[in-house]
Order: sequence, then C-alpha cells, then structure tokens
Amino acid sequence: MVTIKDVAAHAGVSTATVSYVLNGQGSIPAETQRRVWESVTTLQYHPRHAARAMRGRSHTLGVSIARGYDRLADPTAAEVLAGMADAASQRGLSLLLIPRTDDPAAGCVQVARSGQVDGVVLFDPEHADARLDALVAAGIAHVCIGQVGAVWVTHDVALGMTQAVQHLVHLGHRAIGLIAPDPELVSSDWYVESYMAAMEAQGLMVPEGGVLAGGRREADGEAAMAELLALDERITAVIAASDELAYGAMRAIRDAGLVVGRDVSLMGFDDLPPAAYLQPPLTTMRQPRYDMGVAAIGLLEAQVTHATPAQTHLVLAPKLIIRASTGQMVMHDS
Amino acid sequence: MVTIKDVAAHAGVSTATVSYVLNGQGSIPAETQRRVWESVTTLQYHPRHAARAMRGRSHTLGVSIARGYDRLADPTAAEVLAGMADAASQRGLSLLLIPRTDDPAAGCVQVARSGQVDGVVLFDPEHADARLDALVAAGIAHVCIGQVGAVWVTHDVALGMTQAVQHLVHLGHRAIGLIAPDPELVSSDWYVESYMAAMEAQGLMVPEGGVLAGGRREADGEAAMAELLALDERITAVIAASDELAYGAMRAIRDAGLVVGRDVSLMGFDDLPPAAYLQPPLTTMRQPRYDMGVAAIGLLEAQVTHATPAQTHLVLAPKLIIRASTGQMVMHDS
DNA sequence: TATAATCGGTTAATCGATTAACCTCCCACG
DNA sequence: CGTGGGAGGTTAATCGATTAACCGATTATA
Repeated sequence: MVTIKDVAAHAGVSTATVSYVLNGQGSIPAETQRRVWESVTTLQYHPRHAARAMRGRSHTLGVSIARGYDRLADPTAAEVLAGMADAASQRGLSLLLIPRTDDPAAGCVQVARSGQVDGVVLFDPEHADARLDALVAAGIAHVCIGQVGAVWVTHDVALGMTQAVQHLVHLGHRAIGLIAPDPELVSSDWYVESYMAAMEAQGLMVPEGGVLAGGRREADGEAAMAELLALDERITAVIAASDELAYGAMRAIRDAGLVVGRDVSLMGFDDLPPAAYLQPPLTTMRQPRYDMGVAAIGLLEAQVTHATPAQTHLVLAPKLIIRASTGQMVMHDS
Repeated sequence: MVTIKDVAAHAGVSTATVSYVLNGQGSIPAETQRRVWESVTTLQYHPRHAARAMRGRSHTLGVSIARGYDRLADPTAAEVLAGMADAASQRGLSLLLIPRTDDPAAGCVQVARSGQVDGVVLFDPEHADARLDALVAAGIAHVCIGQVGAVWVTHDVALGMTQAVQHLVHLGHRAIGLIAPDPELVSSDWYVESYMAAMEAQGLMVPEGGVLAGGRREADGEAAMAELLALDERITAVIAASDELAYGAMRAIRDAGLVVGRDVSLMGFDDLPPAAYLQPPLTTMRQPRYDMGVAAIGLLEAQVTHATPAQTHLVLAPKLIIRASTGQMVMHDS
C-alpha cells in the first residue's frame, strides 16, 4: 500500500509538504507542487481514508431505512435514494447504508458515534421514532424524509391536492370524492385537510360521505371505492391518496360495470411505475422523489459543516401527470 | 467524544485491557471484563471506526452502480441491493454506495485503494468493463452481478427457459416463439441458446421465423410480437426475454384483436412489479434478485477474508410465477 | 534445581495523514 | 551592520485503537 511517506520519498520532500500540496494549503512553489503531483500519479497514491477521518470528518453520510431493506425495492424509496446518491457524489460525500440491527435506533447512533458517518438521513420516520429520539439525544446531525422532527424534506400535499382538484374541475367535475390514507399515518390529516381546502377554494361542496379513510393496500382502495359508488349523490371523480389505493379503486369501478375515465374519473398520488401500465393508465400526482433526495443531502451537509443550518426544512412541489383515467365529465341520465 | 482512554480510566485499567475485552482476546478475568463493559455502557462508548480501520480492514464493502443512480429505482437493481444490504448487516459489514465520478473505474479503485472499502460489488458489468479491468489490475477483491469476470453471481437462464417451455407445453402449446433480448447484450445468446435447447428437450421444432431479436424497450417487444403474429405458422405461445418486452407484446396481441392468455399465451422474464397489474396479469420467470445480492456478499467476503475463494461463481434458480397471461391452448379453425 | 508456563494485566510502538511550531536562508530596510 | 520578515520548507505532536513485547510473582514441569 502506497503511503504519504512513499510519495514524500519519491518526490524528495517531507510528508508535510506532500500533505500541503494535496490539500492546497501552505505556500509551496509551483515546481515543487508539480514534482509532488507527479509522484502521486506515478505511484498511484490514494490517501488512506481512515487516517484522514481520524482528524476531522469522515465525509460519509448514513442512510437509515426503517422497514427492512426490501423497502429499497419500493421505487418511492429507491428514487429518493438515487437523488441522495447523486447529490452526495457531487459534493464529494459517500453514502453508507446503515446496517440493520435488532435495535435500529442503536444502529444509527453507533454508526455516528463511531465517526463512520457525519450525519444520518432517516427514511420512513414515524411519529415517535426511536431512531429520531436517539439521534436528537446524542446530538447527531440528521434529516428526515417526511415531515417529522426538526429538519425534514417532504412533498407538498396541499399543492398536489390543489392541482388535483383543479384538474378535475377543469374537466367539468363537481362531485369529487376522496379516498384518504390510513388514519394512523401522520400524513393522513394532511391529505384530508388539503382536499377540504382545495374544494373550498374551488367553491365546491364536499359530497356527503365523500371522504373515506382508505388504508394502505389495494384492497382498502377497492372497498372504499365500492362504498363511494353506493352513495346517493353520484360522484363523478375520485382522488385516491396513493397509487396503490387507486389500483384497488380502479378494480371496484370496473367491477361495478363502469368505465374508468369516462363514467368515473380516478386520480392517484405517487406515480409508481405500474401507474402507466394500468388499463387505463392512471392520472396521478408524481411526487418529487429524486429532488427530495437531493434536498435532504443539502440540508444534512449544511448541518454537518455549518452547525447552524440556514434552512430547517423543504417542501417540494409534486407534478400532475395526466393520463387516461381522468376524462371530461359526461352527463348521465341515471 | 468518548475514547478508549476514558473507558480505561473509568474502569481503572489500561487502554490495552479495554481493547482486549472489547475484542474478546487475551485472558482477562470475568470481573475485570464486567467492570470494563460497565464503563463502556455507562459512558456510551463506541470505538472510533477510523482508528480501527487504520489497522486491518474497514469492514465496509463498496457498491458500484454503472448507469447512474436512477438505476436504483429499477426494482431489478433495488432488490439485489436489498439482498446485499441484509447479508452485509448480518455479517457486521457496511455497504457504501461508491460515488460516481467522471471516471467510474477510477472511482472504484480510489475507494478501495484508500481503504474505505475492502471490496467492490459491480452492478451491470459489461463485456469490456473499464471498472472490472481497473479492479483486476489493482488486485482489488470484487464480484460481478452478472456473468462477467472471474467471480460472479447470476441467475440461471437455461433453467428458467426450460421451465418456461415446460409450462407452455403442459398447457398444450407446441408452436412457441421467442422474443429475444437486444443482441448487443451479453445475455442475449444465452436466452436464444437456452430456448433452443429447451425446445429440443421437449421434442419440439422451433417455428420458422419464430425467434426474433427484440431489443430492450416495450416498443421493441410490440414490434416483434406484431411480426410473430404475421407468420404463416400460427404461433400459440410466446416467451419474451424480459417483462418489458412482454408489456409491448401484450399490447400488440390486443391490437390484433386477440385475447392474451386465450388466443395467445405470453410469458415474460423478470417479474417486475407492474407484471401483476397488467391485464391480464403476466406469467413470468421471477429472477432470484434478492438471493443474488446475498450470494454476492458471501462471495466477496470470502475473497476479502480468505484471499482464496472456495467458490468463484454462483448460478441461482429463477421461479415460475404463473398468472393469467398463459392458458390452456385452444383449437382454432382459422 | 533449573526452566518454563501462567496469571492479570501494562507499556509502548504502530497505523497514515494533518498541522502547529519551528528552522534556515535570503533579501530589504533603517 | 543589525534586524525583520517572508519564502520554502521540516520536525514532531497528534488523532484513537490495536497488539507485540514484557512485567514480576507464582507454580508446574523436566
């Protein structure tokens, strides 16, 4: 293994000089710098990361994934991670997947206390997340993907809901229902409230019984949709708070003998890959997943380097992806 | 920051004793060990990773993703990564996403030469992969996801194709076509040859013009399928070498006024998430992605620790996922 | 009896890079 | 002529953990 000593010997200078040249410090004449760099490339020298990290930072950020690494296969998480990875690379930082132990909170703290990482990104933080509490208690820099804790990045549910309602209104819909997320999730209230606000802003009444707590899975969406279709007031458009709920809702509509996009317009939230492959393809609000990852790294690095973050949180705009599951409202004479 | 000195002072022993206790070496009496451990927990001591890594290994493995981190959002890659992450955690190893630089090969070498990682997992290795060449030249432990280089992990195309053909034969099909991958990909030949072998093993003739080079994208599958449908010999079942090709093929079948799973049976390879949501849901060969990740870590760790790997490669079996896109052959009187 | 191993530890060297402190030479200035 | 100061380096302390070598007293073995 090539060390700084080898380079120093090869270039005929001391190790200190090599270090100064490498880090662009001190007053080293151009000629000497050239010699040092030449030795570096000749010997293929790469400073030992561990030795460097012993003083100062490790220039590595940790990523804590709560629900198991199979969560990586979820495109929602993977795209955020992709954004983080790109952003980190650009800043000369590495990303470390924090090993999952029996106690995730302990794992996060351990990896930071040991100096392996300078800060931690928390995926899927929950209300009372043990990891979050532990990081706060230990004074470790961190940022949450989702509106939890002190520093976080999230997507703009209110804006998304506003655009969703507007889209449907432009198509002529007035009776718009909502299949909300599982009430146990923090975000649930946000979806419901934003929907209410968006409806009011458009001067629309929320249909009687038109807001249903859906759940998380496809089946929940199916059940909720069936209920919505059974209402007295005919609902012509439905917003599902997630794509997965929308998948189920779509099935319920079809099972009722109706055509999605014609008889009933349906929207999702997320834009997961299957959305484009459904029959009909699903109109949905694409979440700015990649950008959330980029933003998270920015906030975390600011914390690590400046200690006093200029910003504590970011809310990113979603994007309306119009496909065939929403269409012009058609008058029925039922 | 709590160091080993603090622990030593608190426990009333020397730092060496603490080190021995922590690493389970030397002959330290139980009572002393107890005192040390007590101090460790009281002071919340975590050994500094950098100091540890200065001697011996970093206990970290690198992951090099070729095509950009957006590749992470591809469930194929994400699931492999999930397997790697779980396997690494279990062995007390961390996983580092290797930062992407202008020169990926240099990045891989740099991160290993600097001792930041002990070995590297290569995603998406190509025929003449610059990263692979660089790692070999530098003598760095590595393993490829895909049959390239000296140490690799892959899925069993031959077995998958055998099972696929068998499945279709059991359903009564005899005229089975193949939409092959892009001929430029290394794996293309494997698919074609395996298909030929599987057909022969079943005593079937390959239909005239029944093997078409598809490509990579959905559109390629659509075009190929259209061509297959136009053949003189009526083909009743088609195997697409990837789910994505199958998506397009499915569209072509529908556009021809035929029903997938009844008039024409269609299979994919991969089992990506959308496969289950298609109309009809796609029968496909699920690749052992997660297990490939686990296996890769195993091979890499063996290399890192024992220098002389017992195994140089692993071929894992895929799994047939039967859905509605394949069905009993029906006699037509066309 | 001489030699060696055991006990429960300690001391000090070591890993590779950073950086504060210092050194020497040379030139300019008063 | 003496002094100050910058240019162009060097020396050595330092980071935190690991580990070979060793300590003196006691006991087992040859």
